[in-house]
Amino acid sequence: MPSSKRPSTDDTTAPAGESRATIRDVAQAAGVSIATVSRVVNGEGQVASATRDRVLATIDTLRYQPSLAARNMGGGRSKWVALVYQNPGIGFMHLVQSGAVERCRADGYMLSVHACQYAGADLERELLGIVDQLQPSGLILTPPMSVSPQIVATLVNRGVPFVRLCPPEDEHPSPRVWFDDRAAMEAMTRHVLSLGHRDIAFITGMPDGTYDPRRLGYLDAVREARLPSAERNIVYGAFTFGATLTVARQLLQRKRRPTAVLAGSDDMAAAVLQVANEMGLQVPADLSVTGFDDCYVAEITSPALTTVHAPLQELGQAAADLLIKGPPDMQAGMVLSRPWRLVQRASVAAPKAAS
Amino acid sequence: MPSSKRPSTDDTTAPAGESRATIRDVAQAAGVSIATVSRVVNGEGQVASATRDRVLATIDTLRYQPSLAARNMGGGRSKWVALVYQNPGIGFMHLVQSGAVERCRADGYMLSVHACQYAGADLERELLGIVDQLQPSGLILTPPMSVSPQIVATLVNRGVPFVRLCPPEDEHPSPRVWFDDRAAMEAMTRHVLSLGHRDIAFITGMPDGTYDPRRLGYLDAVREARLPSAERNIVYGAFTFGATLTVARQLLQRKRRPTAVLAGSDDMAAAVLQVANEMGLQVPADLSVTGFDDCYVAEITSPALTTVHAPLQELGQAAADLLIKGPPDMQAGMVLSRPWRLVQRASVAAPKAAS
DNA sequence: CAATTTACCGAAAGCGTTTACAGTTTCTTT
DNA sequence: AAAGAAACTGTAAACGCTTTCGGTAAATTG
Repeated sequence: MPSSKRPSTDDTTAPAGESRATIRDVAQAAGVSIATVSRVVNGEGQVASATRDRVLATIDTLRYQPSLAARNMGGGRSKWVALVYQNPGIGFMHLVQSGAVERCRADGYMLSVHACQYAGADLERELLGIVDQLQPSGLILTPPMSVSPQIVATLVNRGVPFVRLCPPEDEHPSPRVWFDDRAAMEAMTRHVLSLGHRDIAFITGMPDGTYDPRRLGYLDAVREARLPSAERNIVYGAFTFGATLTVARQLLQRKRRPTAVLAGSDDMAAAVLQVANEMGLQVPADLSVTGFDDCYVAEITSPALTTVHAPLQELGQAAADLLIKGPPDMQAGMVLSRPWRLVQRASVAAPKAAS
Repeated sequence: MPSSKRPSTDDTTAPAGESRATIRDVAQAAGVSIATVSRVVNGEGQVASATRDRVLATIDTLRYQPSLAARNMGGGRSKWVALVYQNPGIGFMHLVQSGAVERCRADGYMLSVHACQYAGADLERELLGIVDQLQPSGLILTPPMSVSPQIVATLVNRGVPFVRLCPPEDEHPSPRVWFDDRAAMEAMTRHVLSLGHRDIAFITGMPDGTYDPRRLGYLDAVREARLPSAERNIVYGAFTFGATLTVARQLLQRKRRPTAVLAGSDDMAAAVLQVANEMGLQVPADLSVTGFDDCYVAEITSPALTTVHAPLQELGQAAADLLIKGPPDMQAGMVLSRPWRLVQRASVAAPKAAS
């Protein structure tokens, strides 16, 4: 056998399962050209069914798997979806991530996750670095990255497809997936009201003044019920367990302690539970507590949290789906919403002495 | 302007920040060859400092980022580390993952995470699929994937570098990172003993009979203390919150209820706490509970868990480090251990009536 | 100052795919 | 039965990098 230009195909005596089979190996073994193999693999172009079967069989015996790297070179975007995040709750992120990987798997895409560290202009630079290196099919932006108009602008400018997860309802027409957390929070508040609570506090992670749909939902319900001092019962912290510990302590030590606390996330609710426990308060007998998101945390607290089930996994899936399918007009304001629902566990009950 | 073979470099009038700069763009702009640019980027080979500076400056102005895909084609393994897992605790996984990404970032590597689904032979096939497609620098195997001898054998056979996280101390000489959980569990048990507890139960996720260092550590301490019925106080469940709920209920309803429960993981401990809460038991007054791992779960329970701080983040880092640095003899039994420590929170106290 | 080493740099050959293009059959159509 | 269309398949050129090899200029040596 004359040594051709392709030494890799010469090893017809390759020790079983030694090195990767390439498209050339398959082509040679099946007696076709690499173009045909490529067509079979990608299911594009016309291939006679006999040929197709033969190639398929060869692929199977050789255990051929096309190289992602090589595949991604041909100009276009690669079969990657990048999930970028900064400091979201772990439970939150986990759900989004698992939804996204699931969707990616289905189409042979890969999901690469990026914990971004910088802020401001450096963040944008970091994102562009990811984009340029990876050339992904698109980016999934989770809060708080999904809210930044600068980032959106930069990405649009660069022509990078992206999907924002639960962004504020703003002006910019870019694809986003979300759920109606304002309505959810309103429903939760109503639920607690219906049990007889009148002293209901709301702890949010958003700073005062910023757009905060959950706070709005809370206010919607509370105002309709004509409760006084609705505003005074709002406590501002951050979306973390630690920060909430502090504000929860202050809240529960007020002379007139609320009978129910609605938290902006499950992590925050867990902090409220811990403080209540510290203070010897029984939940839900002495205090009702609700969470938001229904992540892992909501199940493992004592007692388990009544919370809003946010369709995070579905949103992760939907976001990846948009990126993979590459809808007609990606840059336009494609919006996708998924339903939430209330899930009742053990952290809520009627107040001891209904006023 | 004559159309050369490289249309991409022709657009000297490129609308600002439009398309990616390639190595050729940099080479042209800096007046050097692409080989030199490559050398500068990779810090290898000899480059005159003047040239280096010029190239670096050009890279900066052009915002050049080498394409990962192209980079990974040159024969060798790609700058990816793959983290594979099956169904570990979320908190556990999160720590490992964040340690690994951190280490990867430092060297410009990327981390791709893979939630494997299959079992048995299909799992191996799935892993090989990942390997062949991605050609990663290596795999990080977390439990329970890190325990399978088959998987190890397959990977070794294929010559794929991998690091196992917390595998059992078995025969096979492959690189692994771990911490001494047996000693940690022993220390925790001693701690609880020292508080006066004599009725100490241990809940493990491992089935009876399998190698379980934590159980061994528990037994070490308990036997030394000459407590009777040590074996009878071991409860076998699974490493999940849900499964533990069931066994914890049984355990806490025994006529002679233990005064302390040592759980094999934080999630399991959270389940014990929830059951205790259901039953109206005060922790730690009526019952002491300990966790293991010190993931975020341990902080957010009520009360927060006294637990073993497992150096998971460091292990993730170390695993990635081994893969990136590619130590001399990767396949040999390189072993790396990191210290654990006890962290005391509020879930443990002396028993009410010390016997 | 000639000879030899060393430092630096460029040309070019891959790496494993996709894809535009062209070539060869086979099938229709008249 | 010839011409044109359609179906199928192969050739070769990218894609953006790394790396080997060889060549030139500068530094070292005797």
